[in-house]
Amino acid sequence: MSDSSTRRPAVGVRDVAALARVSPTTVSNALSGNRPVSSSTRERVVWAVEQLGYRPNISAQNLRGRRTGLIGVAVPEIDVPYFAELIRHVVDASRQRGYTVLIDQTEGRLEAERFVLNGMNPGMVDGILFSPLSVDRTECETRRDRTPLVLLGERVSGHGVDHVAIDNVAAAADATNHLIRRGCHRIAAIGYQESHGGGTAPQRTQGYRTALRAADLTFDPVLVRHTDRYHRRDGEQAMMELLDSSGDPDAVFCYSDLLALGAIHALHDRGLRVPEDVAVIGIDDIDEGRYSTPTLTTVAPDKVAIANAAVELLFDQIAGTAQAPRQVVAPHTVEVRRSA
Amino acid sequence: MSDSSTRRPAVGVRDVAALARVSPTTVSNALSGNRPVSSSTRERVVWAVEQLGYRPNISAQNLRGRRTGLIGVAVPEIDVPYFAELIRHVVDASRQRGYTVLIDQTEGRLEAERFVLNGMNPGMVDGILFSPLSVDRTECETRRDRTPLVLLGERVSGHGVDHVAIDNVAAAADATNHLIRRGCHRIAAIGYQESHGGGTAPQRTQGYRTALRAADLTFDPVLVRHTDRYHRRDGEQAMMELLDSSGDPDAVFCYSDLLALGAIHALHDRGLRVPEDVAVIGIDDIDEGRYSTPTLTTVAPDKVAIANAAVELLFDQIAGTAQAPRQVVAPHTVEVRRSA
DNA sequence: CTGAAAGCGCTTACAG
DNA sequence: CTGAAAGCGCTTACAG
Repeated sequence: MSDSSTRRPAVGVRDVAALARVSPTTVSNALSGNRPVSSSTRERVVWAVEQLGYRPNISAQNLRGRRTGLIGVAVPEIDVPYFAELIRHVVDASRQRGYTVLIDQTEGRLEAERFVLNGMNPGMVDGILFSPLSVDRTECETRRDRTPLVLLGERVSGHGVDHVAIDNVAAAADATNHLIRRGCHRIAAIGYQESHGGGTAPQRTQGYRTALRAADLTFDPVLVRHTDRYHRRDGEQAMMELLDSSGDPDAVFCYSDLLALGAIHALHDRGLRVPEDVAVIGIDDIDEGRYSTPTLTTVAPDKVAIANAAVELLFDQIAGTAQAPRQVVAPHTVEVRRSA
Repeated sequence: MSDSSTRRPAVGVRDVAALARVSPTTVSNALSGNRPVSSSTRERVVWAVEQLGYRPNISAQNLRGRRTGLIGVAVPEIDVPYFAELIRHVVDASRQRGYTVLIDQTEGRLEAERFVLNGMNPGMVDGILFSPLSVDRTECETRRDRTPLVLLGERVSGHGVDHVAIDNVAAAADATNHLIRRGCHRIAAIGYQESHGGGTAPQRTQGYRTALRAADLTFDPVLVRHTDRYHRRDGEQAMMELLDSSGDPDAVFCYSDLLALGAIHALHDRGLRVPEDVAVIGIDDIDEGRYSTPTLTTVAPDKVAIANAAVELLFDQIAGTAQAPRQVVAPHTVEVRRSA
């Protein structure tokens, strides 16, 4: 049996110091650049480091320096394309600042989200990017933990915590208006949810209703479908219900691309054409929608801008240069493709 | 300007010990259960912990205990659905063992992959799950770093490193045979790559050729298309080339679902029907394929089994109970849907 | 069952 | 520019 878990005695600063004939202090300074070191000394240190294959122990640096070089990203599900794409940009933005990303998947569970709000494990991360689902705004704002925190995709009207999101009311109105301009007048909405602490769904419903009203279209509750989640299967099921109801929609505004893709699946199943019989628009602009049949018209949040803004806010907090809680509104555009 | 970055003096074991009127040792033992503690003492400790809101510092535990509670997962791109879905299962399996997952995105860059092979930063993770792209097998096997490592999706014939994968030769043969049984005889392949250190592509090509030969179908190089990556756009482009060539395929075996979805997009663009004009099959069984139009026939690797096996191998290494390098072959099945 | 002491590997005042 | 000392917060032998 090979004992692959044996940690070899790990070469430390002391070994490097001994070989380079300097003190550990000087090794540290030479490597970090925190204090000036004569070039000849530095050379010997570097030589010794290479000689020994020395690499500093992160945990020790963390303990001493009170930073981990890690930021936590907590999302409900990492295999939801929108989150996967967003995380990718977060990882890129973080790496540029020498930070590594640690993933936490909450699945929207209250307990898991409270753990996040409490800064995860003490000293585990320097800051957290958090996309909440179950926890309400009040809870976000009254938390006791002081770990730097930035909320993602949350309502842009709170005041206790930094957050970045698109203008969800405007985004929903833009989507609905696109359908109206297309000539649709029985416009359904899929993804409705009761307000519970400032989620995005109520804002989207608001934008939808506002756009209908502005166009003198009547709001028909039969056309508004609740879904628990925003997955393909939820969109499929809601669309089925819609078709089985007396609603007779000629268009559907879905609160996520996944919902929209599920809805299209249901429409095809029933032998209906998209967009001829029913036009479909989503929100998220995930890559999948560029290749679906038909391609998906959608509201595109600027994910790179969201990731960059979120990381920047977080690093301002970490650096201690943060101003009062800020809210960033990232831009969005309507991507017109074939489905609407 | 609010100074949100101020770390409050952080309550430590000593504070808890003082309040509970015991030694730090006892606090540690009471909390960890490493040594017996009288129940009355434990109660006082627990009370003090709650009173003070004490939570142990992870970095200090790491430094002392030589474990981090973190496992690193390195994949080329986390927003590729197959990886996102796999990581989800890895996160689930890891959490069950009290471990958190740290994500590294290599984008297939050689430098980034070598960093992974070197155990990332010393002391940063207890083990690594790695899906390599650029680095070759030899390099995986001759690495000097001793951080526990398990390879994902790699050829199942190496001997130096633990790895888990499906039987790619058989999977490709199964896919091709499915098309043959459907009556196709001009079967194209998309995703071909030169062998560079034991990737999966050559194995899939081998399975494809084996199946053709067994059915007395001639192998036509025109029908085999190379792609650099396995994204939707690569599949789309390869399919276009195929249609512009003299190949005249009646079916396509794609080396990933994303390639297949891109190919279907191209076929629809050219006004061809799937599967009537050209049948399409992929590999990966991503959720997207259950809702695409038409739904995607695919070879489904058991992702849960892969994640569980990988995590188990890794923890055996971490625990030091690992046997000689092992290779796990995860099961796969053909999921017949509409596209083939 | 409990405690005093040492030390994980590093960096930061402090002194020169 | 360089070094000796202290200490980040914890847990593990060691002793009782």
